[in-house]
Amino acid sequence: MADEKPEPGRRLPRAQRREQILAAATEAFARSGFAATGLDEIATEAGITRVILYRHFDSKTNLYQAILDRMCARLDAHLEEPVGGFTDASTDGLLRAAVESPAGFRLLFQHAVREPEFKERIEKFRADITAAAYLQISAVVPDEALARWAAQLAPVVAIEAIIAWLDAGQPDPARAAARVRQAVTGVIGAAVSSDVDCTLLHSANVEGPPS
Amino acid sequence: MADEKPEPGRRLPRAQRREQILAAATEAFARSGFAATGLDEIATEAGITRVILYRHFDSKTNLYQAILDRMCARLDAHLEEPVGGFTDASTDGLLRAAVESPAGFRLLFQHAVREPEFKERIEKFRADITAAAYLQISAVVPDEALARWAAQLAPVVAIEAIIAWLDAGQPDPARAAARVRQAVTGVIGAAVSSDVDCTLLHSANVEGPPS
DNA sequence: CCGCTTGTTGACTTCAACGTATACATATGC
DNA sequence: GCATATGTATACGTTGAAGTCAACAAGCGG
Repeated sequence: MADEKPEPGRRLPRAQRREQILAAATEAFARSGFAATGLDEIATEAGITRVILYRHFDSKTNLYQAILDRMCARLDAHLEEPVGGFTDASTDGLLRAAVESPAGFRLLFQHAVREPEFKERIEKFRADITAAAYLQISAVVPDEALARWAAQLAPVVAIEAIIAWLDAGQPDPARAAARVRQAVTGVIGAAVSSDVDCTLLHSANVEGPPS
Repeated sequence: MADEKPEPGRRLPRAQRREQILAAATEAFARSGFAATGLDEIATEAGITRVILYRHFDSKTNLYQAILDRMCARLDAHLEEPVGGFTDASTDGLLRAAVESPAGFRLLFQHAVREPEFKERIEKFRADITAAAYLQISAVVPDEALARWAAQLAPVVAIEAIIAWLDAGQPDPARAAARVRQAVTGVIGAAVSSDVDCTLLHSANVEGPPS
């Protein structure tokens, strides 16, 4: 059980050290969230002292924000196109972001969303995707409350599907996106009616806005 | 914006006060989790002083455990039968528990599961349901990693579906259980293959172990 | 070799939250 | 009415984590 030691020899150039701290902190925060994670824990995980943390970040909050910003930027990069719909590209983008930084992905969607101080920053994504989902779903589901239910649920399922896929060891990466999308489709199907056949759903599937 | 005041007049019999504290604390903890929720916050929300909290619970941890135990007991009550499978009864039980105490439900499955100190107590449920799900799913999904993925995901989707349903105002309660089940079914379908038709899935649906 | 930067160590301050203690007020039951 | 249990108010003690400071060590570029 040797601690992770990214550097048996010590000195690193500033930028690189900063990246390393961000990575370590992301892992640490992803385990227990902001409040329950100590700076010493982070420092140890990064193989340095708490004092050094403060030569790179003004405060714990500051560090956390940096991590969140970074992850949001990653998402933005992968969803660069107008997030106009819950399209195939969205799923792909989410997946790529998750593969790039699994811990960051978990941190954002399992912890940060539930931390009142920080959730606002992420709310934007959720709101956009949910709104897009609502547009698509309300076309198929007449009942408004039901449509809102499905619209709330769809993005969550996409995200949880991705996280579970990460946990399972990223099996069959080529078809992962398709499976995630199908899981979402299945969920939407549940809102349409409990009696209707799943096959109806395929017509509700998404290709983005037509022309 | 008057604060919630469950008791403008004050004195309550001990047992009743205790219940009220538990309820208030559940709400408070459900918002931000254990570490980020202060006792003063809870006391205020319960309409009393922090001192009174200590006449009912030895410590913050103690209080939290009581809440968790209580919610676990509720779940046990509703899933009393052997949780032998991811059956219709399981979904119903979850739903009823969630309706009884939405905040408790959220607390358990959105916060407590990610708090290393406490997750063990809940892990039992998750493990049981996941194992049951795995049994059913592995019968339909040959690839082991894929089956594990779906088995992890299925309970999460059930829970998130229920939470989203609560958030949407519990629309169409009569069919809620059926919809949740169908959402789960849809997810499982995603693991079977991305090309196969959903209808196959119905054979994978569950009635409990065959005689 | 000199100076800057990166790093360590250890002691220190601050502060918020947990937890305790004491004195006082007032309902309720006997 | 009096004892008991519930409740308030306020102050205090304790602890752990955030954040700071100063002295020292050692790599690396000029």
